[in-house]
Amino acid sequence: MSESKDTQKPEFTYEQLLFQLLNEIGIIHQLASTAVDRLLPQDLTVAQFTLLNHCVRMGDAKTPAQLAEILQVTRGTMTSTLARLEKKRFIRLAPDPKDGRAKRVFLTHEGRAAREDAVRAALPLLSQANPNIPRDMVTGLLPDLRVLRSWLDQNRLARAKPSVLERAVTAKARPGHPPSKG
Amino acid sequence: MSESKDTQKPEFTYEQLLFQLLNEIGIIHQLASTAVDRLLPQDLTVAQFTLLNHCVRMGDAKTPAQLAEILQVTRGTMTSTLARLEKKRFIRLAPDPKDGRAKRVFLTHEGRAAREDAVRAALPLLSQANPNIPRDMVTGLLPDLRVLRSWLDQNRLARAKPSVLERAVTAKARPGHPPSKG
DNA sequence: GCAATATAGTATGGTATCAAACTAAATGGG
DNA sequence: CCCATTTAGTTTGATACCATACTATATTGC
Repeated sequence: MSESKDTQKPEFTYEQLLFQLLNEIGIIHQLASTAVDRLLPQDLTVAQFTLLNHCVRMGDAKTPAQLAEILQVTRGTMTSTLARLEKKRFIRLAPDPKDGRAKRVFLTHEGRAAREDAVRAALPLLSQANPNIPRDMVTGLLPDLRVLRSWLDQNRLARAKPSVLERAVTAKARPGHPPSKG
Repeated sequence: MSESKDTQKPEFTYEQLLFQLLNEIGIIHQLASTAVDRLLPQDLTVAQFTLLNHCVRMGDAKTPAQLAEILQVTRGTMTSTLARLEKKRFIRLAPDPKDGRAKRVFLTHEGRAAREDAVRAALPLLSQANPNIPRDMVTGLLPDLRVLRSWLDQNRLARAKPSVLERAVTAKARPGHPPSKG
């Protein structure tokens, strides 16, 4: 069947291909977020815009912990981003009436306006991709990337919760890698 | 939200879809690099590994400027990464004999060894993806992502070389920090 | 009711990253 | 040959991000 076609003899292992994929994704992220950062109104970063955008589209009044979970950053990162947005008066942080530990994040009018400005500023770049990155390519990529994201999300190598037990284990079992194969 | 699941009906604009795509890519990058960071031997970050890996696979003796171009980071970032790798003795920086401004980056034996260790440490994660992220999915994604990367790379919004004209435009569009908040 | 544990959020320290400003060396037009 | 410009690399200051350690508030088990 296949000998003269030879478009892709398996010169790469599965792991090498996946590595290339993640590499490509990393560089795309790099280029895209730098480009968007340049377009955004000067006082808004991608991370900040992402948060405002989520609140506009999916509703506000969420807790920082929920937002961290949704946007896939740590709570420490979320604390920092929220503080910057609050300083600019783009959000408002209110205590949760039911839970004394928690806060709730609310958009301000300025926050909505800033998000609108940012959308207007960034849209031209996206539109500009149009002939070169056809719609079909985008819709073709999305489902598989969502599978990949989902897998990574669920296989987070479990450092999220280092239960006491595990903490004890890792604390002690740090003599380096097993020095020999066995 | 409209609930017709008609594939023909464009419930999303092209720009919205592309935005979703870039969003997905950003989160994948986030999850993957955090995961790899956790697996890597303690003294190596993803950025540092990426550089060592490039030198092993594509040859060393390049200048920092070339490496910055290849790995898609600024020269300032490259300066920082190289300094960290040099402090660990994983690379060696030598002056370029032909060009007094330039340096050349050379791998050390320790650098090669560290890269080998890192590959061994990270491979299991990649292998582990295998049933869920099938090889065909990976090979299917790669070409389109390369197109996307290439487009972003070529449409860098020209910040690399701020022509006098463009500089004037951006300068004018930036009256400074928000004037009202004292 | 209280102690153990879990959860919300913050603080700290470190790396990566960019933009912008800078130094030093090469190059090119008079 | 000299000065203007370009190019190589560094520095600085900012944001984003993570891991870890911490405080404060809930929740749970007894």
